[in-house]
Amino acid sequence: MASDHTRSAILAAAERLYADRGFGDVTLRDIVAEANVNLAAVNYHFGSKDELIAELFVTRSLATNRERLNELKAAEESGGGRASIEAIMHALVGPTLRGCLGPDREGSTAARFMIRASIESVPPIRRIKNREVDHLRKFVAAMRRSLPGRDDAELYWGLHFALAMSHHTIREKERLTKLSEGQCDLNDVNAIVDRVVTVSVMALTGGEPAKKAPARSMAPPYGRLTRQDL
Amino acid sequence: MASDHTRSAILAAAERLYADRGFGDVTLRDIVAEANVNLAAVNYHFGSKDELIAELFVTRSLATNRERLNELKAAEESGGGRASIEAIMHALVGPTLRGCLGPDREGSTAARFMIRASIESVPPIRRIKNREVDHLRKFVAAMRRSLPGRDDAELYWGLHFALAMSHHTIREKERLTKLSEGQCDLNDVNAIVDRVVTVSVMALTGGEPAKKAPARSMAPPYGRLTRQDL
DNA sequence: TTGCATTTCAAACACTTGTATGAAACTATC
DNA sequence: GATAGTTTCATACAAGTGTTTGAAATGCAA
Repeated sequence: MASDHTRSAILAAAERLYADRGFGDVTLRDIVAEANVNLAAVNYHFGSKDELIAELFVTRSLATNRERLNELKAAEESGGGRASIEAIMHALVGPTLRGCLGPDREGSTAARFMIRASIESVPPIRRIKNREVDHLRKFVAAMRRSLPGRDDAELYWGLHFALAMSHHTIREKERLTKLSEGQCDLNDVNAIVDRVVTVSVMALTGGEPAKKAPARSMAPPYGRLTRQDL
Repeated sequence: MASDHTRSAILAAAERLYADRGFGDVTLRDIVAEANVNLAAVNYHFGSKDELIAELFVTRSLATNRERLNELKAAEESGGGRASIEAIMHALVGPTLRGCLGPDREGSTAARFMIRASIESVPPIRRIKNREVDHLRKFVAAMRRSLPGRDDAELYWGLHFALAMSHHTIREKERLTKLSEGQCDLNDVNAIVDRVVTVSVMALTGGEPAKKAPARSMAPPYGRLTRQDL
């Protein structure tokens, strides 16, 4: 087992390069050069390039999902088993938005990597994303408890739109800044979260003002993953 | 000039293959095999692979943008120079959604190609998308006329969210179907357009019901483009 | 130390990719 | 029908890719 030095060096270098230059532009040779390890080390430790990418993405996804569920759980507990729809939406979009737009993380490799993953959508990542359904179902369940009697389809649409606004903001933040000539402040993450939550709640309820809900978190270091982790 | 047979065969074959299998999976050799032309024909007629992709995307984009502006113009004229915000949003998201989700176009190559372009985001396409700002500004201008006195940033956010919901629905339609186990009907395009318009308008105005606005169109055939067309 | 498993390394492999070349085939004009 | 311009074609090129190999180095237990 040794010290895992090589393994972690590869992960760190790969995440940094992918974050900076995108998946299409970075080769294994770039990665091993950055990590100061041998080319064969990638295949030795990860099996293949795709599995390396998958591990990077799974690690970061798990962290986000964990944050989401923690925030959801906290909201449900403090609400006696039933969270407000605002709090649920906040738990859904908050972690992702904070992770990718947050000021403290502006230079964060993890954040920029996740943005890349969202923009470029390379095969191994797409495969993983397709397994995220189970995770989202937990939010649908919470929404059902929060808005009983509502048609399920409406809940799905609300969830879908919330993710739409959240992901599109991350993905197109540069373009929105350019289009608005800086008038849309992409640095005030809390304001963005509130905005997305407000619109999502309106989409679900047909138009009441939204409240607020707190939350915070940190990016975890890499650990070893078992396959099929997500 | 001859008959352009080879040129159009390449365009058609390329669009079909890209639509079916994505940009990452399709090589020039695949394309020329499908088109029954020689490998060198691509570089002869288009200069490079990227320029071929760009031409495909520009053609389809121009068509959509034209539809959007037509619908916007019609709405403004029938409103005496000032269209309702519902009509503006409808003009913005209607053509794209109809183009990519429409039932008559379900099997349409053009539609599937545009979905791919939205999902995979390959460099030549990204370059083109970055020039779309001018086009969107026309919608911002219309929105400003429709909602005078409103902060510009609010208008940009509203436009941004409208595009977010529209694009995300196209991009993730399979996932939404799967997540909702078919309860969200992705075949009823008009209902989807109305839904997106309604939420967009709520995002902009803070919650009034939305009206409707008509529109329709067809996919144009390919013509020769001058460079820098979009 | 000896022996065994893990890890590193340089080198090569096998393959695919987009692009370039130069001759051949074709087309239209005189 | 000869000529010039355009288009097609088979083929080769050059470069880059992820992956494999087998030996060398290293770490660890007895």
